[in-house]
Amino acid sequence: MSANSRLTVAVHVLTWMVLDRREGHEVATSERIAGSVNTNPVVIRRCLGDLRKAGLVEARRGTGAGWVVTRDPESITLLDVYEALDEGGLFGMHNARPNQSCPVGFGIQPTLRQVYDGLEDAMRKQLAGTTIADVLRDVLARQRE
Amino acid sequence: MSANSRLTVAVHVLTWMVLDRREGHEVATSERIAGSVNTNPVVIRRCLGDLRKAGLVEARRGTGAGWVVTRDPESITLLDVYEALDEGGLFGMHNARPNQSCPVGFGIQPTLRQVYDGLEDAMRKQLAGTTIADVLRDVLARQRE
DNA sequence: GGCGCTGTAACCTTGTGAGTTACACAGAGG
DNA sequence: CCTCTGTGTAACTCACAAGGTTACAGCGCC
Repeated sequence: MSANSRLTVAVHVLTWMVLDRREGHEVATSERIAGSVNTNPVVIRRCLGDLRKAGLVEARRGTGAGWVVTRDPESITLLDVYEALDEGGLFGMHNARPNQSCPVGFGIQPTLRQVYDGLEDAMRKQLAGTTIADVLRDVLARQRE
Repeated sequence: MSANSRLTVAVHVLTWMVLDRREGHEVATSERIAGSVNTNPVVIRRCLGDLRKAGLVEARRGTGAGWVVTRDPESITLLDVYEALDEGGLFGMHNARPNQSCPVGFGIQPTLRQVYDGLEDAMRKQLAGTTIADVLRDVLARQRE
């Protein structure tokens, strides 16, 4: 379970919902989504809960309940999705505080913080360049391969 | 244990070794390094083992044993360090294979693979822009703050 | 051979994601 | 007002990986 599949699942979910909507379904249920992702509906609901907090989807309750995407898929970037999940940063600092009486131990964390911030920035710019609509287009194009 | 501190530790180790060398010490022992990182010597040896496989450091044995950095710190980029650790990718795919009879389930993985490769690339370019010498310079500059 | 440190194996602990079960809650429709 | 469907969440288990620790064999200079 080393690598995080949460972004993968979230993008899968949104892409699926957009396609499902396009095929005429009013709402998507966590159970049907789970059928495509191949996992448990609760895992999907947890994911959708994060996306809802970020305003990307909405839940309807009562009869005919389910989920809808609230924004134009052209306007949802993978950065929006990434931020909705609030993952911890890519790289972490030391577990134990390094020796503060050693010059390196004292200065290394602020220095690396700066480096890691630059990395996150580069990654965000890259993520911002792809939208859910792009992903859906690409996914559908692969059907013919 | 969410975030990986392995890159942080590896950079700390190399930076410390360069400074230690500059202060006149022939070799560095895992125990002394562990004193700065504030962890167990075995953890440091494991880290140094990875760096050795990548040719960044060398171990000497017998009396006066220890470790030396084999390359000019100006020539060691953080990308070299990152690659020495061979981490898994930043984001993982689904744990269970998505439903292949669903268009999204079928096409999503190759699509995301391409997106994630782009991310890794951006991150690598960023990492390649900083050297151990840069880090040491920055670390020492922070002593006066 | 003694000594100091490397190089690893083996083990424990802990944090976390994923999967699962269970159930209270919402709300449309009869 | 009762039923039915699906949300929203808590609680639990399982698997895994990193970090920490102990232990010990190996190496090579003295």
